[in-house]
Amino acid sequence: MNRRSGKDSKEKILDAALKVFSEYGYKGASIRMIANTAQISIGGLYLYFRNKEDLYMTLMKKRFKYLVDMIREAIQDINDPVEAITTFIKVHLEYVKSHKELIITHGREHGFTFGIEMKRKFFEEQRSILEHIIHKGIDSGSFDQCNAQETARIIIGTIRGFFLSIVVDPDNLFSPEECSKFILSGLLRRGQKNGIINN
Amino acid sequence: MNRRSGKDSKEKILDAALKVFSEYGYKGASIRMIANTAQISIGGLYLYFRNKEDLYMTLMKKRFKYLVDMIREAIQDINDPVEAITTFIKVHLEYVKSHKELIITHGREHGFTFGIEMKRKFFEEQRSILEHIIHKGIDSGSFDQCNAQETARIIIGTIRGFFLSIVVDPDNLFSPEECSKFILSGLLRRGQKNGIINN
Amino acid sequence: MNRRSGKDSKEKILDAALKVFSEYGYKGASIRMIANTAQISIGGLYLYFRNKEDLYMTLMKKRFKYLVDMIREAIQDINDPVEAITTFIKVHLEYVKSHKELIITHGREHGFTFGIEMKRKFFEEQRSILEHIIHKGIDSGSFDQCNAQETARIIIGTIRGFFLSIVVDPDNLFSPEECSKFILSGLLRRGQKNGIINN
Amino acid sequence: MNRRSGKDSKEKILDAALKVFSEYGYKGASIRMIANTAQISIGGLYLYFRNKEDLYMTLMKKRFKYLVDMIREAIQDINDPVEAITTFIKVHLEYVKSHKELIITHGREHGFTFGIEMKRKFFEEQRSILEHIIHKGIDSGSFDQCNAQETARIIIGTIRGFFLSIVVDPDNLFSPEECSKFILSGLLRRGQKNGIINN
DNA sequence: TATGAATGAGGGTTCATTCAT
DNA sequence: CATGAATGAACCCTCATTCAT
Repeated sequence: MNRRSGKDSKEKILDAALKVFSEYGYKGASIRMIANTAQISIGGLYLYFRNKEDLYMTLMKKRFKYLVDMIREAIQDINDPVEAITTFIKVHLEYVKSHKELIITHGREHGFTFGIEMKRKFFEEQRSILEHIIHKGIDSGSFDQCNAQETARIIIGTIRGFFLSIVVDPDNLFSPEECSKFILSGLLRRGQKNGIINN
Repeated sequence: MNRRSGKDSKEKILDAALKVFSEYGYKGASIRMIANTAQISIGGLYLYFRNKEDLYMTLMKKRFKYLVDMIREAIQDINDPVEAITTFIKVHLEYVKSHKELIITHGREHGFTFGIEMKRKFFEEQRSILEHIIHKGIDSGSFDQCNAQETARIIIGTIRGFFLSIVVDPDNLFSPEECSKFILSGLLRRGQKNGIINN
Repeated sequence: MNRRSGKDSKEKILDAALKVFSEYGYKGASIRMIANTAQISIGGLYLYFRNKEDLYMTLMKKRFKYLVDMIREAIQDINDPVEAITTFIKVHLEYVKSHKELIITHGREHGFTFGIEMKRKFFEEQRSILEHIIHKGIDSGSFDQCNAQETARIIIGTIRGFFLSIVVDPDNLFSPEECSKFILSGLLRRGQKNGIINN
Repeated sequence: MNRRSGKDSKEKILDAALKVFSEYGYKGASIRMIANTAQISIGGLYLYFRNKEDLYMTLMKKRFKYLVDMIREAIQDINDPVEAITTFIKVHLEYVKSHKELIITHGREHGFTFGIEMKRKFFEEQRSILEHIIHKGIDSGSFDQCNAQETARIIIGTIRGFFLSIVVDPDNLFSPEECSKFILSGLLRRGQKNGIINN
């Protein structure tokens, strides 16, 4: 019997779950696989999670929270909105590069209703952070006047396109820098654009 | 016993498969569900497809071909590159709206190795069509000088972002028109886009 | 693949289920055991029964119906109420002797709520048959005036005692004849009793 | 850590086991439930009982002994055999009413071989007490001459019928008084029972 | 061609039991 | 004495696939 603290076991299981769910999707991943990967027994896994869905939800919540925290922390001391947006994008892209697919996994399966509330909350937070930056950019004169909400949606959509490209067609990825530039080109005031686009 | 010609049965099965796979994903869909939907026996289904994977692959191939054909047909008589791009985008978005997640389903599950060759072929074709338009746009002077390949990748990425947004967060979708405008704003020559990007 | 008609398989499974449930109780019996006993695969069993509970319920319904039918048939041409009661008791005791425990199994497990409706229906039918006989006996003057309902309950209770004794303590069984005599001694009019009790 | 003397813990576990086994049956009760109910850890429970079966057996032994002791105590000072029988029945019925189905649980499950020796011993004691009363009744002239052993079996059978009725069909119970009367009607001498049975 | 009964590996989950602490 | 994390066999059930008809 391999003794660990409860915290350690839970952590190990979540790590394993991340790996296995990422590789095989929700339905494709089996509890046995996750338990094996976590080097714990099947029964042991159920000490920490009520069932497969609970494990998955806990994992997603944790990943979402981690990403949101990372974003908040990364931009908290940045005053320049251009830099803030760039950072916002960079953190997302870096995150998705290291955890490839989990976010996307979450979109499909279960006929779309699985964990919808949690997702909604995450997206709202993500969008609200972004809108806040855009408003600041408009107020400070860095960005053109625009509908902040619609703009936030487009930016997030573009980031999602990068996500999906990584998952689906990683051989034909455009660079993160290009992605940032592309997004900023629609935001910056005419005067400022030259410096960014024509680097 | 409902006799049909071989062609009819195969067609019916593929239609059913499209419906069921779209709704439940690859793992979530069962052969029984598909057979029932197609009003054929389980054994009957296996007369036309070696196994589940074969059915899925055949379906995807067909759908990809359908989309590519639709695109080719839609733009074949269009000479204006701007209109061609707009159409290219519109066809994609319309397609994804009616078949929501097949594309994404295809990205996930099976550890990403499932049907990779077929996918690669589709993306290549998709990109080559787009690059062709862009080249024509540059040659005709409608578009700025740019790396057509990289640009095509970005555009497809943006379309993918729209795809993913539909699936994952349909309550916060930006409009297709905005999507087109957003994409075109990076392509059009200064004069044509109200000086938004003046590099 | 061992081909049988659907009817045969279902019958075979029910026979096996009777055996296994009787021997191990509801919880103690496993689907595997039943499938093995029925010489069918596990999946095969599920072609005929939605789940374990369905199998159990179907079995119980069938056994109850079988017993009620047997009783009705056995007494339908009997006009003498004394003989009818004796037959009623005899059929019950013979039934329980050949199918020992199923009836009792049904009493426990699941916190008492399992299949309660079906049981109630059976008991009601059983009691109503008995009350009918008693009424006829009173009307014809064979039995003493008595509360037919209460008397039916007592008689059924006594039969149940025999049931339980078979299951729980088969080494110390009283004879079925004694059981009949015991029951009848409370029903017969004084004048008739001597012949029965002092044989 | 709730320290208790060894005696206390064992007692508490047995109390919990009685409750849980009564409610869910042997298979339906889990060690965890019992441990929780007893407010002891699972490991703690295993300090006092080798395994589930041991716990169950110990419990049954205890309950059987408790019932036998109760009966002995209740009738020890009673000289009138009629009253003794009435008390014998009353104590049984009261006991079964508060511990509903433990007795029956014990009959079912494990293919009837579970704890057979213990059961035999209990039934023998139960019967011997009853036979003793009957013999005294016959000797004192209160009861008719009869086969005391067979009569004891029938009486116990009738009590069992009451037991089973409580468990299986509590809505249609005959009254305990009726039960006593019914049993006594077969025992009492002509003169005492209003001439109901005049053999 | 077409059927659908049959198979059995594998899915998620439970639970009696052990043992390091 | 006491704890509870850990184990793994066994549970019920599903489903891709086969094959006698």
